[in-house]
This record gives sequence, structure tokens and C-alpha cells, in this order.
Amino acid sequence: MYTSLAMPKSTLKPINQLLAALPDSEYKRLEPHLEKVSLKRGQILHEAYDKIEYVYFPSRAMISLVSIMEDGSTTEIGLVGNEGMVGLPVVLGGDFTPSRAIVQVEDGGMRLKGDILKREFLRGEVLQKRILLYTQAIFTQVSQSAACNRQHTIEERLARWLLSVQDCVMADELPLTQEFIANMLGTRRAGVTIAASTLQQAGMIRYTRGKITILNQEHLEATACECYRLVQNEFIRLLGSRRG
Amino acid sequence: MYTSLAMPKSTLKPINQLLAALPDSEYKRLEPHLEKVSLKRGQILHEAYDKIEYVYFPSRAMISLVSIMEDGSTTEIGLVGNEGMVGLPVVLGGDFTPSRAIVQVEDGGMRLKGDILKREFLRGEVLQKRILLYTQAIFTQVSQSAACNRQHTIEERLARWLLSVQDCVMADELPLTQEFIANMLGTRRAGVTIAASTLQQAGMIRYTRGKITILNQEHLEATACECYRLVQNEFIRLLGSRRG
DNA sequence: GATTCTATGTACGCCACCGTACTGATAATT
DNA sequence: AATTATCAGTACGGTGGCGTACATAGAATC
Repeated sequence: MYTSLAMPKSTLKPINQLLAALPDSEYKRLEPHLEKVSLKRGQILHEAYDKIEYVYFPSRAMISLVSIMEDGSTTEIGLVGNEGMVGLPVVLGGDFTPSRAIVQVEDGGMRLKGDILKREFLRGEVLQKRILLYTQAIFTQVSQSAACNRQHTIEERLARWLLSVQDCVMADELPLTQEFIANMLGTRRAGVTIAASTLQQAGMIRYTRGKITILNQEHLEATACECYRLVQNEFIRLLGSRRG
Repeated sequence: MYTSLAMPKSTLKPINQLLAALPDSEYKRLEPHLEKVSLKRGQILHEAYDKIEYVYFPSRAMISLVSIMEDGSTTEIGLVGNEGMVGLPVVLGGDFTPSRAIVQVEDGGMRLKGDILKREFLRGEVLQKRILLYTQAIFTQVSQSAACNRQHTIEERLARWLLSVQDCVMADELPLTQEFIANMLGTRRAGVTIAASTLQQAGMIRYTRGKITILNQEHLEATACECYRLVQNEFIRLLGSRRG
């Protein structure tokens, strides 16, 4: 069973942690502009090179940041859950970025016009501080993925990735097809089948047609590469909450 | 011959571009605290997990950000030249990071106490804006490397990497051994030998014992993967100057 | 209930790259 | 000049993962 360090599932308030960390005074300024949105699987929150109009704060959804090569092959470079936000280039100043943000596991969230967020960011208060810490956290995640992609096997990376998704959506049951996973790991679908069936035979996961259930988290952590723990620890250190 | 878009070699003022972009008023506040330093090959500017005391602004040196796995294998995740700085975690708020910053190509630069930089950053003026744009640029670089590491061959990545280093140090002659390069690309030294000798036979580079000379930049660009151009373009867009 | 779609299992040849190890060549040191 | 250290060339078996293709089995649709 999944248990989160920060918020056990039973008592979960599915609100975004960046927003939750704001003092009332700051939150009140944003509140009138926050829109509740439901994030649908496959929905593109921003396309590569398109100006980012809205930033998104997921509650329990999971969004992948994806790099797309000229030949159409895709690789996930980062992963956003309720600990973070989609649309950092708005505050960093680049307005857009060469990667795509796509909803992988659907659920709710909040969105906000980019310029509203930026205005609040420039006040230099808690929101700014939090977003910068989050920037470092996701920077570490992406960095580690770069190294991980060179050094580790599909099986290790699959285990790592499943744990990360689990942390993002705070559930043991993940609606994911092997095809989808292959696109994220940047490998063949057939390669995922092999790795997944190994994990299944070892009793770590169970799956059928687009539904993966994590059965043994500890075992899966032992199978995953060190990258999972490293990134996880940085998220805890920087944001005070669990995420991979 | 190497020619830079922003500053041709002949008229090169080897000053860091982040610093150069500051208005006088801001620069004057930093100036008393800036120390000229010479950066020696192999020098570690910050070790993984050690608090970052100083941030560095290279003039013509090249610094690698390196991820180190438990088994000791290394992979370069980012590359800093005179367009940027070493020590972003200082302004992002994490104080340290799990990666190492190591001087690969030696030359001069400036350094500054982290807290001085942070203080200036928090004023929210040009320095902040510039550093945030730089953050996005290097974020893109790291992201693309993550995808690149999965999708491209050693030969493509070697070509890409050599071009990036060339842009960083603004010279055609690069003091690099194959062993070093292997550590950066996260491959075997023998693998680099194969790729390098292919590039040499095609007349793109020439090398002997730790010295690589770029002979045909266009050809090398054609051999490199798309990642080089993509990252390059983002650096130009975001910072207004060339870098890969 | 029959059909169509979608997700997964599996197979086969292929190749890029690995791990390792040894050799030769060029510099640095004595 | 002799020795030592460093850097590059090469080889060889092994393998993880690729590209492709086809088969099967649940789910959805008619």
C-alpha cells in the first residue's frame, strides 16, 4: 500500500503543495485568478515552442515534460505532480520552451494566467522563494535523468519511473499502457513488456491492459536505480515533501 | 576557423557575459566583491552535496557539471562557459546540489561570495532577470542531454559535445584527452577512440595526445545530432549570445 | 454474439556499445 | 639516453536493446 510521508492518502487534501505553502496574504492575491480545471489524459498543457499562456498547479494529476526529436521519438525529461507546477518558463522569462507538457494521469488542478503568476513572482516574497526551490528540485530531477538514461537498464528505469509516478498521483493503481511508458522511457514498447513482466513475475507489480498496480513498494525501490532515492531526497530537502 | 556570432575572436573581451550585461549601477555594487581567479584544469568549484560558498563567472574557461553514480561512473549533465555561471543553487535557494562542478578547460574567471550574489539577486533587477533567463537556458541544455543520451550514438554526441566546448572556450584547439571525454559522455574510453578516429578520417578534427583541433566546423555540425542546434538556438534566443 | 480495436506477448536477426585487456606511441622525468 | 607515465589503437566475446513483425487476448462497439 502506498503511504506518503507528507500526507497519508486517507487524510489527503488534494491541493497543490506550492499553493498550499503560501501565506494567506499571498494566496488571497492569486485566488481571484485561480481557475479549477480538470486535466484530461493526453491533454497538452503547452506545446513545444508555443507561448505558455497558463501555468498549471496539479492536485493529483501527473504531467510529463517531454522532449520531441525530429524523427518523432519522444523522451520524458521531467515529471510534475502536486508538489510543483507546469510552466516555469513563464517566471524564468523565456515564455516558452522546446519541450511539451502532456497530462499522463488525469485528475484535477488549478490554472492561472502566466502574467498573473509572473507579477506575483516579481514581488519577491514566498511564492518566489518556493518556485525557485522547486526549480532547483526539478533541475536535479532532469539532471539525474540525463545520467540515468546513459547508465541504467530499462528495468531499473522502469522501476524508478513507476515509483515516481506513484508519488505524483499518490495511488497504487496507475492507468498507464506499456506503449505510453515506452514513449516516456524513450525505448521500444517491446522493451517495456520484457521489463514489466520481469517485475510482475517477481511480485512487485501487477498489470492488465493499461492498469498497473504496485504491489510491493520496498521491493520495487530495491530494484530501481539509485536515481530514485537521490531525487526523492532532494525533493524532500528542498520542498519538505515527498516526490520523485 | 572558429567564428563566434556574438564576438569574433580577434576583438574578444574575455569577460563573462552575465556580468557584462549588467547596467553600471548594478555592476558597481558587485565590483568590490569580485575576485579575479584562474581556474585550473581538474579544479573542483563545488563538490556534490557541499555547500556552495562561491559562485564563478568564467571568462574563457569551460566547466562541466557532472553527476556521479554510486559506482563512481560519471556523466556530464551540463556545461558552463562565459555565457553563464557556476553556482545556481545559491540563488535558487538549495545552497548545494548532488552534482559536481569541475574545470575542464582552464583559463580565467571571476568569483563572488554566494551571499553577495544572492543579496543582489533579491533586489529583483537586471541581475535577477539575467540569471533566471540563464537558468532556463541551462535547463534546456540539461533536458536535451537527457533525451540525447537515450537517442543518439556516441559519434553524434561526440560531435555535439566538441562543438559545445568550442563555443564555450571560443577556440579551435581544445585540450582534452579521450579519457576525459569518455567520462563526460558517460561511455568507455575505447568508444571515444572509435568515434574520434572516424571524425578524424573524415577530416573534421585532428588530434594528438590530449589536444583536439576542430578543422571543419560545418561538417562537424552536420554530423552532430540535432541537439546541438536546438540548444544553441535557445541560448541565442534567451541570452542573445552563442553557446551550446 | 460478432466484429473491431487496443494492449500485450513473443520472436528473430542485428548492431551499438560494453568490459576488459593488451600493445604501441608519444611525452615527461630521471 | 634510459626510464616511466600517459594517451591512443585495437581486439574479442558478450549483451542490452533495437527494428520489425506477427500472434493472442481482453475491451469496446455494433
